[in-house]
Amino acid sequence: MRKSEHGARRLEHIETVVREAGIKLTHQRLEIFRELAHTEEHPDAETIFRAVQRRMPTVSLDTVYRTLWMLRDLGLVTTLGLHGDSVRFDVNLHRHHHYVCVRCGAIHDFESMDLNGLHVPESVKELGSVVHAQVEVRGICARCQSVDAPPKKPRAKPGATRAPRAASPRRT
Amino acid sequence: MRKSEHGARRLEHIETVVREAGIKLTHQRLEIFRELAHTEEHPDAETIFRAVQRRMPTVSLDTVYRTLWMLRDLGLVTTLGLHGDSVRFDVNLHRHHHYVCVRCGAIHDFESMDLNGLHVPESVKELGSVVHAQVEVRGICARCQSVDAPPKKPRAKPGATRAPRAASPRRT
DNA sequence: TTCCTAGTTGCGGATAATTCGCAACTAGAC
DNA sequence: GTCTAGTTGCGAATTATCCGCAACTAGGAA
Repeated sequence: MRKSEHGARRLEHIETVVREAGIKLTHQRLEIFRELAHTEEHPDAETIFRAVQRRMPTVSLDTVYRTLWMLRDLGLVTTLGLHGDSVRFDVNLHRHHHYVCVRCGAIHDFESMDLNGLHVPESVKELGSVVHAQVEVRGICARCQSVDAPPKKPRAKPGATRAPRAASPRRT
Repeated sequence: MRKSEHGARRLEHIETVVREAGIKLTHQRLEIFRELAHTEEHPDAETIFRAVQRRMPTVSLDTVYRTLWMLRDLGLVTTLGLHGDSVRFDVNLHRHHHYVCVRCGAIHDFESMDLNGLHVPESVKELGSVVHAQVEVRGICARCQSVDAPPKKPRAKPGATRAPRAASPRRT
């Protein structure tokens, strides 16, 4: 019962934060929250959509997307991997690590003896074989900190719940 | 001159491996290799395509993709992030790390005091602010090791240069 | 409770990245 | 030079995600 308790707490937290951001708690959002709060997976929008659809046959996939981006903007969920429009390739065969700018998507390699020596815990071996381990550091790159314009592909990804007149929690 | 030397060596390496795999060295492939060998970035297919197109106006984007997947299958390039069709969401707000199965794309969280304490080198600060650092471990998950079938989306991504009768380096 | 409106929703049609089927080529073995 | 398995470019799918819009609803005001 630990799991569902945990889920309940998580759900409560999501609702609180969303409410405090001045965003309306609609049925569909509530259902999506519930689904999210109870998963231990890393679902994609489609998966959540299908799950929610079982209880609420009329939701639209679009709403699921919108809700997820909103939650991401509030810091309640993260997106895995790079915020990806297209696949990026890496030709660097040397052991290295990545710095990813969460705003513009730029990726820089860096090396570090310390990090190369990092010790993957035994427990991971139960999950599967370990081929490769690397560190991913996220932040806002120097360039984005100076200029205030994402240099690449402004495809509604970073920021923006896509709400021209919507939500706007006026995040200070 | 260090850089281009490095590129030259890299190019040579790619050509050698590809040749030894019994794959034909066509003009377009050679150009793509050259482009890749000399980049210090993490380009996407489109970017490489445009670069190659300058020297060889007739290449097709499709060929670029095919070549890249081929190189990935040979281990000469890696794809960044999860091999991503769709965005995956993570509701886990606790500090954690990821185990990613390179075959089926499954992602598992794991925790580790050791890894939480990892020390991001000073040099990274020059790249930008550090918001978050986590470890990504790649391997083949237990499930994929037992059953021999990718449980999810067989969309030509993992493995397969998309070559029904092609290439087949007969990797032993 | 009822009313009112900013914020939302579902829809159907865009976009963009990536893949496919196929007929016309070409590298490289002989 | 010949021959063929392996490749290429093309144009048409696919798929994830987004956008505009008109019909709705949460939640504060009356």
